[in-house]
Amino acid sequence: MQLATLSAQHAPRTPPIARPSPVDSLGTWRSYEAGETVYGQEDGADYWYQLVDGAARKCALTSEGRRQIVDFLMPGDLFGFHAGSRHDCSVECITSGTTMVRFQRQQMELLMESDRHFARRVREIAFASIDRMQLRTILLGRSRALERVSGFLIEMASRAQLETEGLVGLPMSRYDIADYLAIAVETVSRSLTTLRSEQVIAFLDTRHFRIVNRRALEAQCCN
Amino acid sequence: MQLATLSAQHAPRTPPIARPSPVDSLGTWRSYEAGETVYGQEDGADYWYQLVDGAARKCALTSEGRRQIVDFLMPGDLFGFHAGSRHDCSVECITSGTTMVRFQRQQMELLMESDRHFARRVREIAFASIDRMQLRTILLGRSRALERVSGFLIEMASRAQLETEGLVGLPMSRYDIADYLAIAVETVSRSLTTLRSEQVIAFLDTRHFRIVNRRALEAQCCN
DNA sequence: CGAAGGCTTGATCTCGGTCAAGGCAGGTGG
DNA sequence: CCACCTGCCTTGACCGAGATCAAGCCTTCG
Repeated sequence: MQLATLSAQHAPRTPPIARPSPVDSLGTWRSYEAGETVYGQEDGADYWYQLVDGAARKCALTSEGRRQIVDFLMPGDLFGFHAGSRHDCSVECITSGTTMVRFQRQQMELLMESDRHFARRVREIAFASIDRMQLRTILLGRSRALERVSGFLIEMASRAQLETEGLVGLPMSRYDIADYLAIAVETVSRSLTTLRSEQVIAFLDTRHFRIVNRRALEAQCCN
Repeated sequence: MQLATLSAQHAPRTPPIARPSPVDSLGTWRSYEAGETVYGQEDGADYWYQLVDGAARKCALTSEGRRQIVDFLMPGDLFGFHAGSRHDCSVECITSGTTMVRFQRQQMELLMESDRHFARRVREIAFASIDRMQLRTILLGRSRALERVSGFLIEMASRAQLETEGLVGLPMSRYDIADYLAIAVETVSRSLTTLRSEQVIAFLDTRHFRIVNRRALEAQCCN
């Protein structure tokens, strides 16, 4: 299975790292257990990764143990690239069987120097990443918990590889969502309950929901 | 005055866009009044900009008039590049006499294709930008107002072109700071008062401060 | 001189954090 | 098979940090 092909299937979000180019042979595949660490907060940034299947969280730990989830990583997402030589976040897998391809940073840099199509691809990924981070900043800027949760659901719905009939999966726990939105778990739970009781969303089970009234949901997150 | 030279003087933050290369001749210089708009939220992303002197804010407006400041732009900062064809934020100048150089996106893209040193430069800028946005996300993840304000002051101190003896200028108003940190103006003011009365910082006037007790400030923002 | 914008402080109210408890599903061991 | 545990989720009660409302001061500008 080729990386480029695979990436093109999912992931409207981050474009595939490369077309059927030399890249495919450069990556090392690996599968992880739930909770397993891909790299730590202070590790050297010597590799790039692309998440192929499953889900992961990119998180930063503060000195007193609070955890901030900076990003959720979904199939097709490329991550691990930095300006500096060290990571500033750790990455942990959420679902068991999460699969990654790992690329050597040096090889990537060589390839970017020699192959300008590849270089452009990486550039586009980086720009797309910046755009997403800006949206994230705006989401975190919302003061009301309900707005954040609504925005989060919309984001998940747009990123999700659509399952049957608008059903969106939430691979992460409520605790993960809380640390992503920087609010308490209880507040996440309460907000979801509110949205459900107002017929804005419907749950199949705790980890699968459908948007019933998109207009109302967008009105909640108010942009 | 050459762009590269100028950029190298300030701005540890975003590296200069190019060495004394063809780029210098590609840019168009322009100066703005305070409050003047560089581009609007839905404008086409047809140009890149580098802020040469002054300060600006990149902001997003929500439907009910709330404003979220996504980033403050300082001398040396490059902005306006996107994956898509439209901006998602507007940029407004803060200080009168703010000066920008504007580059045509198409020309930049051509240049990146033909000049791989330039391409690498842009890549580094993009990666650095991502790193900064991640730090920003972590800052916005802080729950306490005092933590956010402390983190903001540290960020400003590290970005500031150092004036005499550790004096840091705040070109933006308290309202701007509030919208950047997503808290109320009154809270910003109160937090600053607290920090000042605890001898953590000292103000020369409302727009200039010095860090008196860096250790305490870092303890406040707790990371 | 007055008006306007920016900044600070006080008073009140509210949203969400925190603490506490209980339900539910899955896994393990007797 | 059941008992038990653990992790995850939800709900309730209470309290406090910060939003909101209100007022006053200062500087700047016409």
